[in-house]
Amino acid sequence: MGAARTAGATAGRPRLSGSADGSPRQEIIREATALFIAKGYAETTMSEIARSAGLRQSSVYYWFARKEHILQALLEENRGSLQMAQALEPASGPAAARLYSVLHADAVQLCASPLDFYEFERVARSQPQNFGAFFEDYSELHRLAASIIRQGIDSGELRGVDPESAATAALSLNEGLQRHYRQPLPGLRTYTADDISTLSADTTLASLLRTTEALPDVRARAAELTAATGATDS
Amino acid sequence: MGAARTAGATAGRPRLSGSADGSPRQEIIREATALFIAKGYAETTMSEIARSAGLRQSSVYYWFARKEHILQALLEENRGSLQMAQALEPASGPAAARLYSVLHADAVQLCASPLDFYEFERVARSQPQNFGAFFEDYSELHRLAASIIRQGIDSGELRGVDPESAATAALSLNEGLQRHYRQPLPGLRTYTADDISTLSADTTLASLLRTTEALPDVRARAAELTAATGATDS
DNA sequence: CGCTGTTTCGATAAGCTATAGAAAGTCTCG
DNA sequence: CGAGACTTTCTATAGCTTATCGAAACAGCG
Repeated sequence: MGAARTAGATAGRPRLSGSADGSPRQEIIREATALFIAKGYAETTMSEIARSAGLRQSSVYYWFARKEHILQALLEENRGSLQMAQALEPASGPAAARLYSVLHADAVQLCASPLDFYEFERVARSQPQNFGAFFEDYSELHRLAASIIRQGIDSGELRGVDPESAATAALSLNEGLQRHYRQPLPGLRTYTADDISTLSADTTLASLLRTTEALPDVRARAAELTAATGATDS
Repeated sequence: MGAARTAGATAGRPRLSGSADGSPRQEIIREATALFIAKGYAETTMSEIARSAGLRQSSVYYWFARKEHILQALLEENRGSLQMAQALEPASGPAAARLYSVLHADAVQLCASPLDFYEFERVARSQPQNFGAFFEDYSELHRLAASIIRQGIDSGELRGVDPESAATAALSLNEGLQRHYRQPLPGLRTYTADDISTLSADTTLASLLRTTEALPDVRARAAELTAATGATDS
């Protein structure tokens, strides 16, 4: 029941394979991330993570009592998708460009994340008590997107659709498309992360704009917003 | 190396728990399907399937040498998504309505399928040699959708987008949305299969149509096509 | 030098997929 | 009607996984 488990460099029984460079916890997360990227979460075993980090299989459980806790720690380091939405939802200016920015940023993050969105979701669903933050983040992003869409409808920029359904469709498109970036299906073209993000935001905005002639303008204004918001926060 | 393994009613060692009703193979598929629907593929064990079908765990391996083979058999019984696309791609008439029909039918099938699309894909990817049909079907559906989109662009109904990317986005939206039907995220609204299918087809067509005012008309014509094509084939 | 706290190890339980070989029937043919 | 072949199910077990338990090996401190 020790409360340490944070830095830990010299204390404790020495490892069979030399000693650790830095914090074992961070080292495990780093090695696990690399393996998750290469093979996916389900296909990566605790033995492999242990071997990469230089310990025995059971020793990993001293730092993470369950395999999902590694994923959870990894998730907490990868925040920041919401920031753009939280910054832009209450902002002034055309709603269409703000929505484009939010959707594009979300797609970029989904593609850059070490883990497939659906793999995250699968684990989160099996351990709802530990992954409450995941679901809260998601529903807040959904709420913010719906709010921006509602603003756009009120201002006349966007068609009179149901904002909630439209937000669901927009996020679903991001999630569905990130898959084609991560795991290109045989026989189909491959896409870069930027291809995917632009395709997704373009498609959603084209489906919502009253006239698609406004799309190039929206895209240009969104690029400005992204640059401005990304610069101030990071 | 017996070549039987098809009907098999009375031969062989009797089961501990009474005898089978019909073909053991079919019975296993049926029970497994119910379990897959209830718990998903990965969370269903061979022991559970065996118990439901009235045999011991290892006896299932007489009929299916690997767990994935049950899924494969299940997939082969669930064909028929392509039929609409194959019927409508070479058809005459407005491309927009044909595309709407195809996308709507695909979404309905994804929602009605016993297994989540992504779970199928995950298993198919791990056994590419056994699931070649899955990838072939997918890329043919993609090809047909892109072709219809191209026809729509040529005829002036649709905007001048890249047909391949647009088809990828359209199918991705279907796949992403079916997830929200199967596994509603906590805190978000739930949708019926028809909500999802209409939302998906509406969104894609709205993003592609030159003017969204044509959408109600496209939807109406698509309903006619769906009724006609579905009736002749089934 | 012994005591306490920290970290790692080895051994092992329980559950999973899959295999091997014996067992228990039916079927066929002389 | 009886011997052998064939079909189907069984028991037992190997090898993998996640996770737990208690002992072992070190540092620091009085």
